[in-house]
Amino acid sequence: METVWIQSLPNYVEQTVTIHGWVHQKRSSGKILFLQLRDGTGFIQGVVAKDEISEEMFDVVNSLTQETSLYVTGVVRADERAPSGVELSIINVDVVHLTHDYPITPKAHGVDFLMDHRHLWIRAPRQRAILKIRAEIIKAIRAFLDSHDFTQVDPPILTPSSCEGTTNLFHTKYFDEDAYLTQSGQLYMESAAMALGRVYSFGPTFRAEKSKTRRHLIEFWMIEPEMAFVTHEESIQIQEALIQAIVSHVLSTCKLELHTLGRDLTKLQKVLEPFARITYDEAITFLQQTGQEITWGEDFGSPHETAIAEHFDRPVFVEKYPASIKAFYMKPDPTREEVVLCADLLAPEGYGEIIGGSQRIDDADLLQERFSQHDLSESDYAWYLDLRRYGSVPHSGFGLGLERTVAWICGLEHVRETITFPRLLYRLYP
RNA sequence: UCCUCGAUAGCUCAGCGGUAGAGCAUCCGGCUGUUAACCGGAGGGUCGUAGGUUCGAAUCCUACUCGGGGAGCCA
Repeated sequence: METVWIQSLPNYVEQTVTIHGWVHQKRSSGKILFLQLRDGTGFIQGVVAKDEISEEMFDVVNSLTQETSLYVTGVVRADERAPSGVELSIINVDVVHLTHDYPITPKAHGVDFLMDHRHLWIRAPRQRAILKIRAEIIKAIRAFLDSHDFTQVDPPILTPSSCEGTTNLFHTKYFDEDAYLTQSGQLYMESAAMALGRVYSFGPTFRAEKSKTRRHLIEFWMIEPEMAFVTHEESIQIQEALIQAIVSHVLSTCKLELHTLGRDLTKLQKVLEPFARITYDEAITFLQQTGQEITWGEDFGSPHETAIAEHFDRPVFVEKYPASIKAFYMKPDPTREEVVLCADLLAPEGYGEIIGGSQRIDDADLLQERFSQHDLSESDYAWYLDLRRYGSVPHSGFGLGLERTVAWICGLEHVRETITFPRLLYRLYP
């Protein structure tokens, strides 16, 4: 008997096949039973009618419980009533493990309960769809970068000090020295770009901030491309192409999953180049005109970002922030020294900043000046300064937040569902 | 750290000063097309913890614990 994946069952109509999987749900109507079966690749309904099967086998099926693991053999039938177009007329069931009292019932549950059972929650159709889309997003990112002459480079996770010196880092010991979990691999990636031209890192990032919002995780994944001989403007064009490639890949490969999530596809179909652009100056004027209290020189808060993003139906770049509110390594605009060549990409529908990028300072003297302005120890950054002393070139890079991107594309309320086991404020279990 | 909301059955919640409730889940019975199936019945509780007010507290007050949403910070 051929064992097949549920997702390929439409190709086996009127054939007898075996599925290895679990009982997602059971419904009984007396002399006819319906099993919702899953195997990781999809869902299918199995049907057993009392007058079409032995009494013994009918009783076996009747005794099955939610999340029991089993081997099911049956005939694939085309049926208009089935969401996937096919059903399985069950011939035989071999129970692998009978489950008792599965905690997550088909009714409503609260977030805390579900998070405590995250190891089981991920079996749910909605969670499966999200994790599947996350994987396709990752695939699209890699495919895009790998085919655009980028080389993947892995920066360290244990670092001697802060990268940007702003947020709180997780502290640990490195034998007798102090060490911190990485907050960004960017500085290392700048070094790698001078060695390999165009590089990207793809790994976890840690922020010991007591952030407790739908947009924050303590541990999250970031893609950080860094490109030698690439200007701010060229970097923005690469970012646009990357985001568009991600969205179109998901639209073409994850139709069922997006449907499971109830995502409005028309919103995603609008994600086409060129994206909207607005300068920091224009954004300030816009916010002031819409009655928000903000003055030039202040950074945007979340409500400001949302107001800007909601003004556009596609992602929007906010460019050229004041140098005083941005990281020390950003290159000043040559035509206007008080702003830097940077851009944040705000996702539509209030999902916030998904990319932060800039052209980096390539002049050793200016960088040293920034070290003292930001009270950074020059000895800690000696190696970083070296990059400006030996064949310095104009270069740019950006960081793409994976979970925020997944939340936006999936249309989720919260980033905690975009990763298998989210690390949240006060939650380290399971 | 601050603001705000919450904690009652396995789960989701109602009850807001006078004998602890419902739906779902579980168990028993019924139903040949169910899609969070439906119908009938049964079992199931230290009302987050500790104090206080009161004849009487799940209900009012105080503190603490745990959690949700948000601010700041950022992806």
